[in-house]
Amino acid sequence: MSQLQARKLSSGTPLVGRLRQTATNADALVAQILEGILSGEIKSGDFLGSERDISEGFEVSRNTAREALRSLAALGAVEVKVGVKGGATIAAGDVEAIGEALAVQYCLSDVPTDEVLEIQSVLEGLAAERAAEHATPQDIERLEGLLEEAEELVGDSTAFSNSSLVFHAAIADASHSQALVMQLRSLRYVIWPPNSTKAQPKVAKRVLETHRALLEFIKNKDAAGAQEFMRDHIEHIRNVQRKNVKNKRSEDATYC
Amino acid sequence: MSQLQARKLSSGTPLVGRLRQTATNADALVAQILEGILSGEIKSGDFLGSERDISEGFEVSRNTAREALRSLAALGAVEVKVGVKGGATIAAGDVEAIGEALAVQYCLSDVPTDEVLEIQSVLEGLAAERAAEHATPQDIERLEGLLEEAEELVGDSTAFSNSSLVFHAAIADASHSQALVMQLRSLRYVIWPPNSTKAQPKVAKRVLETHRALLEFIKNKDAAGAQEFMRDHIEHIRNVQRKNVKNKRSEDATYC
DNA sequence: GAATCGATATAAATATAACAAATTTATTCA
DNA sequence: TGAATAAATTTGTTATATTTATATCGATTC
Repeated sequence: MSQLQARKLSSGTPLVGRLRQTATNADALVAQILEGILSGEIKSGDFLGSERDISEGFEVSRNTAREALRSLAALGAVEVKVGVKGGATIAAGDVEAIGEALAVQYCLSDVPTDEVLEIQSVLEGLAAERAAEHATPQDIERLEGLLEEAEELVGDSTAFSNSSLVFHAAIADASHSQALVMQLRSLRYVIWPPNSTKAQPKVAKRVLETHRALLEFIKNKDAAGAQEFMRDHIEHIRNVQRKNVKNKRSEDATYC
Repeated sequence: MSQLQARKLSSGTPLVGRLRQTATNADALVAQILEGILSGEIKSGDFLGSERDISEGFEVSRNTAREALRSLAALGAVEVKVGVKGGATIAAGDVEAIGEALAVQYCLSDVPTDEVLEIQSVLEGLAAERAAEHATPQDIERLEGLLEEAEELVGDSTAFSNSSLVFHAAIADASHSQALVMQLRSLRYVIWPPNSTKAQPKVAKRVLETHRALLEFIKNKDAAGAQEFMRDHIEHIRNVQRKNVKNKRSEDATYC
């Protein structure tokens, strides 16, 4: 299947599947393509055609087709190229892209940070466990490099915080589980929002020690130990966070 | 902040934050509003104005403003109403909405089902644990009702499969953790795609027994037991799935 | 006085047209 | 052969008009 089959959208011809009752033509088009992706009918790399092709195929204006494509692009479902041989193709999955979308939802939903940290705890624990089992020498090398780098940054709280973030992400990478990387990526923005307050040097030193100990577990291939240690690490963060919320001060964050 | 502050987008006036170098005006507008949401500057319920307001405020055409709004709507960030007092408002977070977006990414990324089931295992385990601790009498009642309902459906594999899906979701609900509900919702489509093959009656009966036992743990407020039992439940599914993949047959699924 | 019906204004949804900008392909000339 | 150029295609953007959906206000009716 390399060319999307068009179906008339007007009221006369009922949609075959009609799973969703959409208000607008553009939404119907989006729903139809998403359905195709979720059912496996449409795969990454399939060419949808140019805006004109789509608008003619579905018998809508180019404007409506454009809006549908923008919606799909926002979801990371299609990629659009301009020029000759341009047009819309079904995108390859982007593990990074979806994180922001989920982060927005978390922001708007007022999900308690405590709940997120609880999930973070089990998922990062799993990541540490798998990292201990599957980390390659290159992974270890990278993690060691990040710790050395972090050592230099103890004074610069912003830089240290970012570095810690990368360290945690690197452990997820070392687990060699795409699903874990994706899931943790989606939580990242919630815990470490761009403008959160940063750790003080004293705290930074303790965090650095913790990360060092964690890496030792992974180097020793002690999966159970790595998991437990990581969980404790996150639970500690969670407790501090809880205390901060209780005292109604959001400064003095000890993330990472 | 109830009215979005417009910033000129043309090349002459640089964006203040300019975190993202966006190709199109519509993307710039989207990025700016998302940034506002992530930074807490814009909150749920804030009114962005009508399409015309936005197009004039940002000095773009109404069409471009529309495209930006459609992108934001696709992410579940805004809601658009027509008519008098219509226009775009920042949406309340929708725990349901984001699931599909993540599911699409999982589909397009070819993330191994085994990896997803591993995550499912720890998250559903956590959900069962929290459900055992926090389930209300109403939650229990609902779960019991679902099991009774499922009993009638052992013969109808499709209906039974759907019912099982709802049972698992209901346990997540009973955990009273929005974050868990959201995260599990995002995995749902991956494990139970709409057109997956369904459990045979014999398997369905065994699944039903398992669910009954699980509910007992929850009713007895045995958190640790519920967690372990749920993990085993998912791990069992995972093993069957693994065996099926090995034998290259995707029918005979024993999900739920 | 309250409820219903209708006119009106607002705003999105859609369609069409036109032009600009980008990008690939084909052509031409050195 | 190879580089510059022209042409064709397709998105990006704007403009305008028409249709449809919704709320508000007022008049009519019970």
